Amino acid sequence: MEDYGAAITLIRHGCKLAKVLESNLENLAREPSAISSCCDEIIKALGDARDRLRADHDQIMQEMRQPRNVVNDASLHEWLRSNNCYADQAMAMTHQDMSENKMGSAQLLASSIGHLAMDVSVLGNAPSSSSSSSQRPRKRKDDGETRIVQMAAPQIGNTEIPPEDGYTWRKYGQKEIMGSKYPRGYYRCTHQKLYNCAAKKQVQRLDHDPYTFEVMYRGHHTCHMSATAPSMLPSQAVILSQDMTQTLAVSTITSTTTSAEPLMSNITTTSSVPLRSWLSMDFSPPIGHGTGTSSGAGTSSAARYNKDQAVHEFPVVDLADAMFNCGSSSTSNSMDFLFPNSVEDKHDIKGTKKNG
DNA sequence: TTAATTTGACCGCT
DNA sequence: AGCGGTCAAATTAA
Repeated sequence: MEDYGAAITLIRHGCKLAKVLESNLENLAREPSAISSCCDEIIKALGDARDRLRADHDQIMQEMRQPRNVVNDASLHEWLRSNNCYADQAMAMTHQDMSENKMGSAQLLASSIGHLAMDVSVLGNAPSSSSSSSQRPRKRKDDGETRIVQMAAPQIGNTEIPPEDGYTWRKYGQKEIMGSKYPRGYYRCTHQKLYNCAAKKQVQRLDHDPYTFEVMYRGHHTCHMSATAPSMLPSQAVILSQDMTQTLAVSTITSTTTSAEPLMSNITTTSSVPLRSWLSMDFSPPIGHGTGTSSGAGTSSAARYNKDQAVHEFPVVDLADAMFNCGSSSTSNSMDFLFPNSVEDKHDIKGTKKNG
């Protein structure tokens, strides 16, 4: 842990630089080289911080692998619940998941509040036994955990398409569903082949509310491990239920989080300003509770630092990682995090162009 | 030319 | 048997 202090110093330095850059962005509009070199400085500082933290992180992970660290910490869950720390992610990770992955409390916490780590634990979805048919073996069942969210249809542009959720999806099917007015669309991660990413989603409009999409996420994104993988979180989401296939395992958590839960009870249109929170917070506690899970979710990413005393190591790792791993082939990169306006601009462009 | 979407058919599961 | 998830050829878009 001796590197931790140095890492913090480096991160503070990086944030300071970012702040300066942020405040001078308009002045430097015609000097991309200046911006570029400033970015290099920021990246270097945070990269060094990341390296130091990873060294500590590895050491901690060794300790985490002790059985006693398997999550069974009611206070942690209570904290997660009360701080809206991406409950969908945190809570979707079941006790079973965590024990199987030897995930400790602190790591769970890190994963839940890491706005980039949508699926921190890469759960090995054991492939189901393939059909004996010599034709196309089709996987069914054992899709791993599922999460259902409701997302508001885009308010501008094409409202017929499902809302942007920060990931890039490729549609592979559509089907009329019995008893439903609207067809169900089947999507898989664009990076499925490139990164063997197993994430999928099904999108369907609600019969009684065509302006709301019900989105079922299946599997985990593994593509975020790549430097070109997307990083944003689902936005405008209302958690209906999580881990439907492992309800029992997660029931202790969801009982406090999923039913009419105020923390996620509003469909919000909050813009994504994650780093703005960092930059303006100076590692001091943020104000109030966020209620939205927008792309990048500023309020929630702020909340992640609300308990810095308890979880200080891993959020910082996430932060540093965020700066380097959040590059996206389609939606955002680290500079987008630095300059949220550009993120919004991009989203507007993409949202009106295509979605999914 | 490449990538994404559409759509009919196939096939697992209940 | 039939619903729902997936495949893959055909089509469309960039």
